[in-house]
Amino acid sequence: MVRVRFAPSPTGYLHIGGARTALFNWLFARHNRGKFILRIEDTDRSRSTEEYIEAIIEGMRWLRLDWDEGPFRQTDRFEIYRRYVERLIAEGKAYRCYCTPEELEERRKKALSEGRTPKYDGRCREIREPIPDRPFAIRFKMPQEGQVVIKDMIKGDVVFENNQLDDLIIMRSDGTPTYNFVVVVDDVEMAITHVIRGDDHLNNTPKQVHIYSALGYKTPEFAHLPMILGSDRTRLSKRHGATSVLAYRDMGYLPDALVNYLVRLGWSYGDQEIFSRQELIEYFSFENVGKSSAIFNPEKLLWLNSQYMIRSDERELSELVIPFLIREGIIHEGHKVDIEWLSRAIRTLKERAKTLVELAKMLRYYIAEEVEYEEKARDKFLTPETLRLLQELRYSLEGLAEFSASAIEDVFRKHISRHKIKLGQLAQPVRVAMTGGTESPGIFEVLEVMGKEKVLKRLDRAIEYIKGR
RNA sequence: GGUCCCAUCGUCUAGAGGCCCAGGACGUAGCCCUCUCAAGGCUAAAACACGGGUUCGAAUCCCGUUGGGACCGCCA
Repeated sequence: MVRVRFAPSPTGYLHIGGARTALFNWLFARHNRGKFILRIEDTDRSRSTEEYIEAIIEGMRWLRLDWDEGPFRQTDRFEIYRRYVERLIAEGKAYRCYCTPEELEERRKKALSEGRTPKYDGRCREIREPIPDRPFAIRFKMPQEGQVVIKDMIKGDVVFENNQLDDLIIMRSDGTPTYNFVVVVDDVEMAITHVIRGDDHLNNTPKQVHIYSALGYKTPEFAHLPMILGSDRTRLSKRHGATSVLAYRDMGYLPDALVNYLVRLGWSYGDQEIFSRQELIEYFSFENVGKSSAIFNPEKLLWLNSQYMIRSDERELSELVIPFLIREGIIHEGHKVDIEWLSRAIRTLKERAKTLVELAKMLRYYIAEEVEYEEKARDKFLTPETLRLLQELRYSLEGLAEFSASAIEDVFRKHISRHKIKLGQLAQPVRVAMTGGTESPGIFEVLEVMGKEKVLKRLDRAIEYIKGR
């Protein structure tokens, strides 16, 4: 049974890189009908916050990456770690270190300034009896001879020389355990079979492998995912723009589009670009995961989002766009929305809007009482020459029994052939009258969606405007 | 600096020794469609980092060089 976990530390929001790690874990679990576990790595109490824990969970929910066990919190499990630490001490595999952080820092600086690699010298290894009344940390005795081979599902075999590894601190002087240790204990306790994480952890892996052996457990399989980089090829971070997953939600992206984008960063399936969740689960495999890092490209994400908008059901989009309509001030909180009508409006717009934010903005002219004319559009199209045209059209439309796009089109066609003009010469002024601007869906559908009453009202207003020019 | 990882169009990638004077997608440019804007269709420019091997044959295997990245905490 495959058991994997996503183990974020709540020292920030769920970001793009973390989300992709979570996603690959989730896909691997679902593909293999295994379990996906969520574990919060909050052993650093000074930097972890409740707010971040909430935000990470919210991000996971939004992306619909559901987990089967957890969220577990390491701060609830300190007793467990203490037991393992004591065992290692009793077995002589760990020892008390009385060096102070200040001393350590000083030695590190000295090593660096002399061009040496900083490494703990192991001086406290030899202390036999505990020194009373002196604070101490616990260090793990790292083997200093031989090598470790990490068999990685993505990178292949990676070899490390043991003499490069330090005796790392597994428990701080305040009694709290550290990352490289708790990770191993938890992965053992939670029976994790595959550790899938960013390749920034690859250098930690040999240390962890030695902890597994010291504890007497078999190592899990490893898969180290290549990093996601910003446009300057450094690790993706705030200065590259939005990196929080929830920021993309707020910018009007669809979670499935983000998931699709993220999965294609490093994974491929022939030439296919767009995948349903079902396909993703079915096709996912580490065989098709690349080894090299990838640059986050917001333009491709935007394109994917527009593709997902086009393919989305209008009723679904209706529900999703409402918060954005409120945020744009187009409707008020608690406003009763006619979903049926909104869906029809969205049908005309969804292939034009790349995000829910854009969709909300485009809906303004359908929903608002009045439109505001864009200056250029108004000056160009609401001219005295069009006055008669608009007046005649207005009366023909008023007489229409069935206010449908095709009936409206018939009316337009009659008018343009009578006046021997091109459709654009009539459509553009009408478009400005209806939307205030020069860009919109097909004019007949716009009128149908808007409804006779609003159409007549807006034509009247345009006519009045021209008269008053 | 040390350790480790990586290297195909600007970007994401296909490529498992001959199917490749390298395919798809985003972006860019042009054309078509057209009531505007999109969407869609067609076309174009655009890459195997470099140098050595191995082989009848290398984008693919090996070595080196160069370049990029990550990590080197009583952070995770």
